[in-house]
Amino acid sequence: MASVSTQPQFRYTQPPSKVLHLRNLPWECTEEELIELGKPFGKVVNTKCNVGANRNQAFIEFQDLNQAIAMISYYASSSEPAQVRGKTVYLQYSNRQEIVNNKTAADVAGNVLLVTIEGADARLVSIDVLHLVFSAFGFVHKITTFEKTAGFQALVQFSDAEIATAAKEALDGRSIPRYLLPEHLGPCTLRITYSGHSDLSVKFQSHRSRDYTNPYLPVAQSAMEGSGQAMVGLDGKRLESESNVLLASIENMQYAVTLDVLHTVFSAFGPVLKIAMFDKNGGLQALIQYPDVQTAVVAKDTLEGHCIYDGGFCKLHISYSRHTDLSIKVNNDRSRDYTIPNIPVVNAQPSILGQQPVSNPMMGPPAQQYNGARFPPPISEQAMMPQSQGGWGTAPPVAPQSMPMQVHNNVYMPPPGTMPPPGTMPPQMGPGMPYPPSHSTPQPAQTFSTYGPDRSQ
DNA sequence: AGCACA
Repeated sequence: MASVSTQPQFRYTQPPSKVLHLRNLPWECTEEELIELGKPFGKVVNTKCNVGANRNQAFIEFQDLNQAIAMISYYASSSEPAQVRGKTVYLQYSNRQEIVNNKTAADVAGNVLLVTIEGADARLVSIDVLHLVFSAFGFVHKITTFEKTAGFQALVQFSDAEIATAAKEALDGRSIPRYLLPEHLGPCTLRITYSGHSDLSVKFQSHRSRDYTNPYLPVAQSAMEGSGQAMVGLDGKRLESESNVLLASIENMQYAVTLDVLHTVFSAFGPVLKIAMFDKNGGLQALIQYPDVQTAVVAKDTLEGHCIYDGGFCKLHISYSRHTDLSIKVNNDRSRDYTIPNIPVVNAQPSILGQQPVSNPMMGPPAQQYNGARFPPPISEQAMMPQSQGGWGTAPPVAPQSMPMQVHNNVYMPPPGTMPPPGTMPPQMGPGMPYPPSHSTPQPAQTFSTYGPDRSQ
């Protein structure tokens, strides 16, 4: 047989291998389906699914070469082609002798998820928000967060791999809904794989780690301060540095919040030097300048999450601004420099100089500063009266149900079609209010609509 | 319908 090498080899022959190459498989073909297909011919010792750009190829590895030959031979002469879900699959010997499975822990389903939070403000996502997000799929046992070269990451422990898988399938590649994040944060996208861990070790309740199964776990010192937002990094440093200027955003703004109202509320903690109000993301925000950081810290810690008006109206969310001195060009109904009484005042409000003694917040603000008659409800006492013993950081023991936002679990489980896409939610529809409590059975498919960008982003 | 990973 001369010149074999010069003749083109018959295209359909491959040297035999106990590994078979399958193509034209249906979408998301499973290992079980491959095993079913190969089982009549021998023992399938390994498979690899979803191979190739279209993820419609696969490999089957038999224990013995003879078994692979038997399968190829059978279908070579069979009138019925090999099929999976009624779709013809094409078989040939693989050009490799064994399947190389690069299965890492990330591919093996487990009860602990490794979550990478992507985005410029990823590290500002609080553990409470993560807890809320993942609680939609089942009881979250523990969460740890840490910083790696991959960025800000979290390990989220569920009771079993099924729940973890449901959460992974629903959330991987999705963005945390905007309305769960402080308004000044940019988009935060979740990338999720399985972790090799099965039980996380959480020594303290802190801003970096939580054990929701053990409310009696000691609270780390680093968690005592701050408001519950992620402000403490791996090294215990504050990530959002304190400032004498606060950024307040107002949720559920059913009633007008004016400059005077803000001035009254924030003056309870010390002299307010300047206020600038502006609209952002469809809501009202304000910058409030105090003379010093300490006053701002007290005001922030006291007012965060409180409502200006009783009944859950005009809920305050407060963070530190990067500003240290506001530039107020004109005194009007949106901005005021209380330190300069003689710059133009558009609506002729009396200026209040910032030199009054610091009020004790427990006493509420000086009454004469507030013309409350113009507003439908009186300003909530809760906004004025700091609950210094409140929150989970101080009182023993730390009960999970007292953790911030725990009550909002239900936002991830809306009835079908009832959840407006992020950004379209009217401001009065705060998380948690309009929806019934969590379903006991996770329905991750329905949560898709609550997440922002498509996976392709 | 045509050979994997990173």
